[in-house]
Amino acid sequence: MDFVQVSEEEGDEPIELPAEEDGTLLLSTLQAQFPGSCGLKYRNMDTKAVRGVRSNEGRLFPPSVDSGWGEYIYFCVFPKENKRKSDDNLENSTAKTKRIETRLRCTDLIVLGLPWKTTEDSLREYFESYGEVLMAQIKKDVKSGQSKGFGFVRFGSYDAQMRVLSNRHLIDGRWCEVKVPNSKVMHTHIQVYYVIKLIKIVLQGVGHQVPCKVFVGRCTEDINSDDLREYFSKFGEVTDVFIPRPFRAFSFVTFFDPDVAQSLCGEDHIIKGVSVHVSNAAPKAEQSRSHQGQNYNYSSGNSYGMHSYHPQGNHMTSHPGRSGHHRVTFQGGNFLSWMAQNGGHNANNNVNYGGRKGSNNPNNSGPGGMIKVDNSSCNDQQNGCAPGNAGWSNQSSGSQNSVEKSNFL
DNA sequence: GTTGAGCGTT
Repeated sequence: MDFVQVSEEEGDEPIELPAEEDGTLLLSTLQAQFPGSCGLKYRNMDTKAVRGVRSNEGRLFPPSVDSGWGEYIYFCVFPKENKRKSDDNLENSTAKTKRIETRLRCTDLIVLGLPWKTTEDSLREYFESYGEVLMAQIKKDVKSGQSKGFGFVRFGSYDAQMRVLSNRHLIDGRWCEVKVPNSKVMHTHIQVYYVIKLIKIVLQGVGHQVPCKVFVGRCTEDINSDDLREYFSKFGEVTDVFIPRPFRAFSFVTFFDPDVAQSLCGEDHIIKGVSVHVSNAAPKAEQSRSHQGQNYNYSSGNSYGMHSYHPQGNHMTSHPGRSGHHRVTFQGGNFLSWMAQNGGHNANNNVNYGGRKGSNNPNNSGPGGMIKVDNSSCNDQQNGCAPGNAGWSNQSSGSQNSVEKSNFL
């Protein structure tokens, strides 16, 4: 058997990884020792340049057909983080995973304590001294049109946003407060990445595909289906747009590629000067609480039922099924509310998502790798992690949802 | 016509 010498970084002590019979090295073999890695490179002796190793469908190929991996010491390639050149280029980015992983960018900011007389124009005018203002809006009473005394503003650069957040603001004669809105706290958090992963685990676990449809909130009547289609087409092919009538301030956009849909979830987008919010097209927790099981119709035309309803709230549990596999149950059906209730953390460590460093578990890699759900420490009733509860209602398939090694993205 | 802590959408 051929071994390949690999170190995490150039100059580090290498370890030997076994190659396959055909001479290739499995990416999974590499990732077992170097969680989060996505490829290999090596220093070419002649040119002194670093060369990349060919990679295809989970296999890494030796540089030479004849001499195989040779005596080179290879070092790992990890996904680049925060590679985006500037916040302003966000909308042009086509790298889906980058969109998910890089969340250090502008969000809508709430402006509290505005004078009643302040208009969207004067609000914009005030904040333009800090930088480009992409959106400025005042929340008003729908009937009277009177300002509610607060609004939202969105900047074009993260610098401007930071300056605004660290200053006091005298707007139209009144001291106002500018903050990141409550509902944004979670969305600015990197763990949205893992929420998406969890959604995928569950959906894949029951044999259904990841939803292609997203919910678009905060729409105005001015935004029609053509506007939505045109705007969202830059992220991927839009297969359907649905705007409920009569007007209800939201709509649904369906993409051909579910990954595109998921990559947009949690984001704010400005369409015709209006900040809309994209989120998972899941029904609200209250509406999904049914012993009959709830049908979730996604673009695939498939639907699945969830029951195992617990009146205490929405919880996720993980517990053993037959043949030693683990099953993930989400009680109540709304992941985002569950994450919100848990403050974005998994209280029981029953879902492990270690980074690429400091993880000793070969089944447990960081972003871009695999995620392991384990019930070994899952016995905390208070946090909703109760072993031995009923699981999915997917009785016909009888399948266990093995999520020990689930690949994503 | 008033007011002064909050938090935009299923």
